[in-house]
Amino acid sequence: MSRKATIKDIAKIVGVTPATVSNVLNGNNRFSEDTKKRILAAAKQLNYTPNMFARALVKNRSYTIGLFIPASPRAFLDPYFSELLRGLTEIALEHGYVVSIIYADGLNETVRNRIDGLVLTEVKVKDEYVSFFQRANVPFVSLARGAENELEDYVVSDTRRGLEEAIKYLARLGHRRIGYALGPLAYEYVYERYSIFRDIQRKMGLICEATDVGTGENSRQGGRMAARRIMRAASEKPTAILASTDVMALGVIEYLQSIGMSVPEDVSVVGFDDAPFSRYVTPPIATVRHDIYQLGRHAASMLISKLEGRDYTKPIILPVKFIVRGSISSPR
Amino acid sequence: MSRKATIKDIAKIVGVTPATVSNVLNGNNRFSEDTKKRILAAAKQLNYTPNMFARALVKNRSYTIGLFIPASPRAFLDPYFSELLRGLTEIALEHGYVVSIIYADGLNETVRNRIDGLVLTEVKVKDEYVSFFQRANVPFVSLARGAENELEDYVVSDTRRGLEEAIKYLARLGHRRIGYALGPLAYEYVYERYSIFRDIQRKMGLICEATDVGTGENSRQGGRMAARRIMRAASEKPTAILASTDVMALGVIEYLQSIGMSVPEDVSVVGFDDAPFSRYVTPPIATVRHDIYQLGRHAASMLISKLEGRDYTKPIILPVKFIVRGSISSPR
DNA sequence: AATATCTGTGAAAGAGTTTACAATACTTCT
DNA sequence: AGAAGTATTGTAAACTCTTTCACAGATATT
Repeated sequence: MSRKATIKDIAKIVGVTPATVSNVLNGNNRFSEDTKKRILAAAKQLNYTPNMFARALVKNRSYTIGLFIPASPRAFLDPYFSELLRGLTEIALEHGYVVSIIYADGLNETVRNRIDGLVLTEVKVKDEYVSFFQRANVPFVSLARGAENELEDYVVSDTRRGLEEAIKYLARLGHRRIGYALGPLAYEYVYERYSIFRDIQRKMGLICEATDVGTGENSRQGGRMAARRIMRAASEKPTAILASTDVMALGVIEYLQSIGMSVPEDVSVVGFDDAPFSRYVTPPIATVRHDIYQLGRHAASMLISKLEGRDYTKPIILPVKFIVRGSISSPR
Repeated sequence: MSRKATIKDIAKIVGVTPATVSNVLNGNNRFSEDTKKRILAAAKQLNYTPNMFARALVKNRSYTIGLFIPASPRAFLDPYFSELLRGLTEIALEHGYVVSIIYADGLNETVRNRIDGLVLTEVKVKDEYVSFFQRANVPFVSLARGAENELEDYVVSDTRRGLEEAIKYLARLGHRRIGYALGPLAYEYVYERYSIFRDIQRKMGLICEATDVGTGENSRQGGRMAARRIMRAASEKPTAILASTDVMALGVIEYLQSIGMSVPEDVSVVGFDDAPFSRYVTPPIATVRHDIYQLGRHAASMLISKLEGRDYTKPIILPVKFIVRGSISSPR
């Protein structure tokens, strides 16, 4: 129960000054082999671990990164945060960093000063927090392109590729009229998915009606509402509907079934995310799979490189995969 | 962009020593009203916030608490961690603390020294981590009773009450033979739910067959397997099945439906947790609802009280509620 | 003898907390 | 009135542990 060993203890044992110990322990090589060996041995013997508080004070670094979460959380059905955290934490720990959760409403100077940098998620198209962190000079990495804020350091999934695969697949099946169940457009991931969808649709010359509507809510309820509007509004009904997320796709399917239509016979449905439940529901939801865990790992890695002044490739765009499941088929 | 204000800056402006500033800022009352006012004013004017690194060094406290997560995560369908984190973080921030995620495989001395205390979840009946933290004198609060380890500081849901309500409800409907779909018994929450179930069953004189089996896996698959074994093993089939978790209940229902039985007409099914999906599936799952978010809030509160040497009530047992849904009815 | 090369040191810096003590003012008592 | 005691208000200096960098002394090279 004696107090923890410090570099002074090591210095005393070895017969050098703390400065020498510090230098050796930090990999400074300009000391005699003998000294180095004895210092390392003493450190091990005393079971020395550096006092991170002292180090933080002198280096003005906490070796803590934050996962910044705006007030509004994702749908609870979605294990997005669990996976993201796991990825972030794994890489962080490998580099001696720790991950803290920072909710927007708990962010103040006292908290901010204890964080070396942030990973931003749930970024909006025009995001006040992003601008704030830019102005405040807080190092961060974003999990969205943040076009409006001209970001460079971001990690995202290859949405375009995924949607291209999905839409081409549908087109090959014979679909021409494809609707879109929109989530909350303020969020960049929703906006990006949608605008890419429109872009691809246009380029492929697919009929494009006003069949893209939504309540702006990423939930089953939101999906149901969107589907209802789509099926009511369009003069020619779409034969397939893409949804912003799997959660919404679930709602879309529910609505369609509730009005006596069958999926995929009457309407094909495609989601995005490959949420865990997607393969289990009836019918299983075809979707664009991306890897949140890897997103987390790369984000942590990029942020730490940035913090430590190392070079890193940016941006990072991770591969996705279109997963064919029972919710799609040829149109009738 | 000038450097952050320190107590020295305040001291200079006010014309006192840093010691005085420190004392006043920490609520030490033995100074003249005038001095206090001027120090507070200067602090505000300079936009002073304490340097947590310096404070951490001198007080040997990081004002960080950890959520300790053993390697094996809960089923991903279960937003347990998101809710828990939210509760923990809210309270922590109110007290100037920050929450970090600590995965078991990333725990080492360097990390541990940066954490004032831990909240333990996914505790096992006989938990090596618990014993370790006890021996190492790490302050912690557990989200399970930890009977084997004789814990006192824990926050749990009133499992007994919830199961009593559930079983009495079933009994009133006329059920006598009730099976149990078991999850991984090594986990205390699984063990506790099961042993309380057995106890209540015995006390109520309900027929108790060898209809409690499981694969030891908390998943849909685990639920399916458990249901299959239950329906195959029992000489007299149960008319109702309780499951360790809603996730498993889902699997139980799937299996029953897959062999042509209908829920609840042929067999009633009851879950535990009130997971978000439970109300949406067909049939909606009757379940014992408990409040993970509140568990988190109380756990954080208890841990911080403990860290700061304040009194606190222990243990804390939070109320639960049996939610009646479509998955139960009178037996045929 | 002058210059390089090795090894290691000293001292400051980083920002706050803590405690014993000092200086002054005010009571109280005889 | 003078001595003694007590509040009141503030200070000085030590302490927490590590990092950093200009410098020093010793040895080796040319």
